[in-house]
Amino acid sequence: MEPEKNNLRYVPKSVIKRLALYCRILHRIEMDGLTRISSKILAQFLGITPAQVRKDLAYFGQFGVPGFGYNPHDLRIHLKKILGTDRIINLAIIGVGNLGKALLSYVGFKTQGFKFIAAFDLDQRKVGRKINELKVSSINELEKILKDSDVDIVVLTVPANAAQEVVDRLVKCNITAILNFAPIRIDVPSHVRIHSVDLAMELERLSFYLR
Amino acid sequence: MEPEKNNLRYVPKSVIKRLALYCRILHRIEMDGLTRISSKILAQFLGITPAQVRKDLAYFGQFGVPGFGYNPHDLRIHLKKILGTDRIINLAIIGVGNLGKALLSYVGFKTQGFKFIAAFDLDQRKVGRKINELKVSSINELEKILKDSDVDIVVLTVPANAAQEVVDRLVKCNITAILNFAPIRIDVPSHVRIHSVDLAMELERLSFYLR
DNA sequence: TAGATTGTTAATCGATTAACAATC
DNA sequence: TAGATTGTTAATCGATTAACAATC
Repeated sequence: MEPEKNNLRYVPKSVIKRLALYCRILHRIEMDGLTRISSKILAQFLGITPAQVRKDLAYFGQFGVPGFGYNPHDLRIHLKKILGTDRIINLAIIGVGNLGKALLSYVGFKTQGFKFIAAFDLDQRKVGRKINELKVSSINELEKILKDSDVDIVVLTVPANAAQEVVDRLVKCNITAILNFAPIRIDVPSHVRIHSVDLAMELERLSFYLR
Repeated sequence: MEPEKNNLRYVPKSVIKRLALYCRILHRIEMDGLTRISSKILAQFLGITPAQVRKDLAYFGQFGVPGFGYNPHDLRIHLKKILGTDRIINLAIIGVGNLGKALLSYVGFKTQGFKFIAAFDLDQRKVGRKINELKVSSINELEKILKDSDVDIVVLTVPANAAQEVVDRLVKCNITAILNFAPIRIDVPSHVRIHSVDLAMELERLSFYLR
């Protein structure tokens, strides 16, 4: 038996990663008008084994029909509920430099149900300017604004040397999920989730394989 | 004994990932003026075990002195050589939208030794414009320009529906390493490395942990 | 019913960690 | 020399895959 079956926090991280992938594929299958899909075909789309698809889903319940397969639409809805993306997720962004601005207008976030509701920067020249309908606030107002808002996830696009300090403030504001683009390891209490995307490091890893 | 010890391609991906991390930490340690570092301390910085640090390094040789530890500078130089980042790595970018522009001016790439030497876009209004000293070329000239250039890695920031087609062309141009930001699975021949950064998916995974 | 595919258990595989002889 | 820390082997842990009874 799986340990802690009913506690979603103990689902392996690799499974969560694939969950979002399943949603994508299922959406495409739905668009194609198909009304059934087997673990075998689903696995083919992802380049994994059918057993893994079924095992991943088993962490959360039984969604298929033996001898038949899965209903793409129903399964996707289930998975979205499990991921928590069956509603609009509110974002705040801190650091409105080039990357920050690009993310603020990234359509992929919007189509996946994410919405920026606050943006902050240290630079007073940027404060008050609007980017994609959203007014940039001063970082001085971070606590005041976050307190009254429903921010679910904070996107962090500040320079590396500012990141830890900002995160400490976010933690005090009861933010529990952070997507960090600063190329530095950040300490957070165990109840806070921080995922880091290190763009330069992705390139370094690719370099290794250049013949 | 490790299988294929002398063939770097068989080093686990997780080890390569940490290699770049080690470089970062070692650089900081060097800046702090330290001339020795143990696997224990190095591990602490990364939140892993000392055994893992030593095992990772063992894939590539012996870099330490028993009873003493490692020389931060020497180890970092070794690791950079292994990663292939001991020289300037040339990049091309395809798709000069918001994200593309942000990456073109991302200082993190420059400081880590990456250099954009070509940029392409489909939109004729963008062609000829300069971004960060670099002239945007028409995607029509992709083959012509890549043929005469020393591009090591291509950064792909085109819409999802254009990604596969562009990659097919890149493969024909003998590009073997791609960093893809389009949120779609892309097929490549086995000799081509493609790493995908799916920004929306990072947020979806975080959503899961929101209480 | 026969055929197909699920959900789940057991086997396998790979990666991490512990332990320790070698050695500076 | 005594103390410290490496490099490496063996043990452990966790995740993936194979197999198959259950069942539509």
